[in-house]
Amino acid sequence: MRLTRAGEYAVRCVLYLSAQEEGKIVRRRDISKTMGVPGQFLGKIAQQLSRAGFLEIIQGAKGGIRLTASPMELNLLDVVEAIAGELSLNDCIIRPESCSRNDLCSVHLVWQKARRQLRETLREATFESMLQTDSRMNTDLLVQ
Amino acid sequence: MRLTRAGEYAVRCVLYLSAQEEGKIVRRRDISKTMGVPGQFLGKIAQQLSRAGFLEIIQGAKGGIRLTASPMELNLLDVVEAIAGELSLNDCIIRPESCSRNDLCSVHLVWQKARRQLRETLREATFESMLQTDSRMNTDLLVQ
DNA sequence: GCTATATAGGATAAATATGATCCTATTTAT
DNA sequence: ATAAATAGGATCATATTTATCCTATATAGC
Repeated sequence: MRLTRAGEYAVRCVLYLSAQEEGKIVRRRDISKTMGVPGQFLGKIAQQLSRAGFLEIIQGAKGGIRLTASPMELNLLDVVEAIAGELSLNDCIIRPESCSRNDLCSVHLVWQKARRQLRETLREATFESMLQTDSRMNTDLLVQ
Repeated sequence: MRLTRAGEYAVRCVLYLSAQEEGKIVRRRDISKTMGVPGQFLGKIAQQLSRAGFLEIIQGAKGGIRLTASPMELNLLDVVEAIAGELSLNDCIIRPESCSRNDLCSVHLVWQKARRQLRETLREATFESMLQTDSRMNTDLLVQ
């Protein structure tokens, strides 16, 4: 029951972009190297984030990736769900047809509560707030 | 980021056992049929729950499975973690060596909070409480 | 227009995890 | 002894995840 590597990579990518000056275009390669994400794989992930509307991909020479969302508003939940789909923890909540015990069983009420809490906690974590609470990363890794 | 089917099966198994009179031995086959869990697979799952100390498996004729833990104390977290291992959501929390950014990055503090909430919510859900809040299941499915 | 620099995106591979079943052995009540 | 159960190793099947390859396409600069 873990975040996939793709999800983790997406978070690293957005974290990097959030640390840049607003609107700056950075090469995929730079993100890849600094954040330890395989280049081509990052390409696929960036496409998903782009479709979700959080960033823009510019082709051609001098091309790269630019964050379009505001780090003040963009949060962990947005980014994770852009990659992994709506979080659910338990099959039956999202896809009731997959478990006939859905309405019968109070177990699922617990999972539903857990899911609500998880999504809320991730939603509260904006990228700006995460950068602020960690100036070390900001300095050492992201703005070099 | 979902509970595996094995985890779901384990919960169904314990739910069934919790609805029986205390100490009653039930055949694996009965649990399997009623709760819709493949028989042999349930065998493997029961072994794990047995190793965790929550139930006892009796071999031989008239053998089967018997809950040894109290439904009042046994909770969702116990059962899920007996199957899936300690829940973590994010690799880096449990295995710091898998991500060098561990201490540097406040992202992981968020995941840590989410993990704590999740485990707490599951821990609060005892099997007794889940049975009580759903008499329908109790009547229709478990005690037949 | 040509060239170098980037990403796009389909196809496919490789690795891992998950779900399930097969088969023989072992245990126990009668 | 026999029938009824589970134990447990081996194996298979499938799905998911994590990449990478390769050709196409877009763009800046000369």
